Amino acid sequence: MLKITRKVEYALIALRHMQSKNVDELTSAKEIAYQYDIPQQLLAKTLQQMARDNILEAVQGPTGGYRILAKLDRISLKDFFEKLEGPLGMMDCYFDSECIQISACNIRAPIQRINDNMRNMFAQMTLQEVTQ
Amino acid sequence: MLKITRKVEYALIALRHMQSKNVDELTSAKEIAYQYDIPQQLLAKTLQQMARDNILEAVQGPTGGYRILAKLDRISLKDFFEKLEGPLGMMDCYFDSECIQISACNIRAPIQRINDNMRNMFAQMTLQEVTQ
DNA sequence: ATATATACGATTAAAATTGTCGTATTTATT
DNA sequence: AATAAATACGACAATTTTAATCGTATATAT
Repeated sequence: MLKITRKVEYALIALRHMQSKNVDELTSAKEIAYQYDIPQQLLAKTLQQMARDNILEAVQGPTGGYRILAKLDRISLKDFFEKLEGPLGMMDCYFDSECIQISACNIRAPIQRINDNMRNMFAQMTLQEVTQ
Repeated sequence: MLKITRKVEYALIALRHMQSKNVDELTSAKEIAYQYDIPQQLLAKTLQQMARDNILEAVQGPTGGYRILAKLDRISLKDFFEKLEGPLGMMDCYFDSECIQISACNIRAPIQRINDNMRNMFAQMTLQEVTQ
């Protein structure tokens, strides 16, 4: 439990890889997939998603690829996680819930407190700190 | 991602339920399962595990059940999670890893920093705070 | 004796995650 | 213009993890 997904893992690997290059240099999904032994198609999808989220810029055609678009020191880890994986809740009922038992549930408030702490922690770390 | 498991959820519900009673009063798995609509056998296993971990005391036979044994203000959430679910790592490689790519991995150190932060956060919260 | 509770390994079911396939589009190069 | 190499993306399949159930044993109050 409390695991991050491969998608997030691959995204971080890719960002870190790109950060070691010149800012305008392009990196293909193939290059990263090969170097870190990641399924290429899956990585590509993740990069495409980051491009939709304006974290990366995508360039099509041969010699195309991706480069970092956003200021990574202005994106919190919380925002990054939520862009890729949706709302960050240790239990589903943190956000919405069709939990029928919700009126009987005796731990909703405590869990929300824990979750707030966690979200707060990730809100205070930037992507830059992680990938630099 | 970053979800807690049902087992932990059920354990917290049970603890909170027991805390609303007199300290030496026994609660059966059946009572909790019924009241919160939890699969009884699954809950029972969780309670049994907590008994093995000396968080609860179990009493067998009819009129048996469980009561809280440990001082909940002396058990951190981190220890509690790890008792129930094992080592707390956002990625498997935090603890051990047969990850072949580990030498090429460029995010191991950053992930470990994030994970240390998370473990630290849970180390500073007690079970008492959550279930009181 | 019986009924009701805990104890627990083995198995099955369900859900979530991870990975693949197929096809379309873009564009540099020849 | 044709080709090749890259991104784009929905649909599907495989795998893994989580959740739940089953079956049986043991303890003990009545």
